[in-house]
Amino acid sequence: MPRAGLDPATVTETGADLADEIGFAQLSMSVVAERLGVKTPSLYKHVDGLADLSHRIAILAATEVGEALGTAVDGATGREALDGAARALRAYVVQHPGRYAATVSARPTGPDDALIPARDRVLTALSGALADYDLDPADEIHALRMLRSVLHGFATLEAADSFQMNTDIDESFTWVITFLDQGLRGRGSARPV
Amino acid sequence: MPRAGLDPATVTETGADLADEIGFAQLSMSVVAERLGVKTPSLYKHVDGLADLSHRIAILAATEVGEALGTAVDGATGREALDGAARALRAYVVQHPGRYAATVSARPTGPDDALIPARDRVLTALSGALADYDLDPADEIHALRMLRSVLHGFATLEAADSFQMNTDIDESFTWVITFLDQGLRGRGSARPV
DNA sequence: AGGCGTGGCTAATCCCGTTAGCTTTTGGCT
DNA sequence: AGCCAAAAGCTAACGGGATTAGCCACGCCT
Repeated sequence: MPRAGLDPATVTETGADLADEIGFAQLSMSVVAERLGVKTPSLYKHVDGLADLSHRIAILAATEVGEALGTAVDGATGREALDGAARALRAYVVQHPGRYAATVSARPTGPDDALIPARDRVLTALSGALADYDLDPADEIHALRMLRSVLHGFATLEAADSFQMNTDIDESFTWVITFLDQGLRGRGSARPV
Repeated sequence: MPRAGLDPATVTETGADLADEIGFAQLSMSVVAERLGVKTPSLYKHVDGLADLSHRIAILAATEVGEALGTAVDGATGREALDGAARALRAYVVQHPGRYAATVSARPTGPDDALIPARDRVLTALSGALADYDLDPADEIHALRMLRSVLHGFATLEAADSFQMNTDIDESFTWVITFLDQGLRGRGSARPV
């Protein structure tokens, strides 16, 4: 029997794909093994069990989200940056609900956990989307938390199909971005003396 | 051996309590049975399995949330209503994270599912918190979705301990409410002619 | 007193995660 | 080319949870 040629990255990506397809909660060692054409115990040569696999998927997803947000924010300014970041995150969650769900339940296992920098990059990118609003430094953390909350909440509710009549969800999303944009303007710390 | 005197409601409440204590994801038939001093199979006389139990917990939680929001909004006006609803929901999630998590993953099983009216009541109450802003009817649905998203996102992130330095989370929450309140004002459809 | 439905129990099955230990492939080294 | 150790896959086995089947006792109700 020829070897399957697996490694941790392959297993993680397969798990991530499966999570997107069947839902993160349905992810199991068995389905991953089956998808890879391998018996379940073989996975343990590459990954430390289901918890470890989930954690790796979370790191992968957080990294991808960070890249997507970074790209979206990069070069954009003002409302374009906010809009780009918001749409990038929402698009990611819609396309990769399982991966995103993994990031939600993941918790760092220690100070050297690769999850930490991956998440930090996400926060940094989101922060960048707010940079041009020139907020009072005291407001920055609050605005960032608000932005995270809305985007996370909206994406989560949408992914769970919790909005009724999903016809104009796009419209609602744009409306929300506009609302945030308008509210954030006029809060700049730069005031004419 | 004397009977335990169980019924569906008792089992559901015990499950809900356990979900709050150990986390919804850790809820199992076994722990519920153990807590009730009963063997696992006995629970099946009252509840149709773990999926059914989870669903019942979701209905219970949605009902409680609806009541909490209804009480908070009742009689309040303007910012007080918004503030009351927001704090009521957040308090519920903090005190009952397991119950709330049940509502997140629950899906109606059919058109007669008791989950549907329970959720509707939540939406109605949230809607009521926005009533005094006298929004343009076209904006109402968007504003409601935004409010749901922020509150759900904020509470979820807080429950998952995802905010760094949890010192001033209260402050952030108040800031967010203020932001929403200010943004919602001036959007009223009632304009002087 | 007796009968019967209800609610609990035991036994058994299935599936999943996980561990142990065997075997074979593979690729580097001589 | 040939050897050999590590890596990677496998089978077997265990533990635990969900679920079902079928048994039996309690206690209401007449």
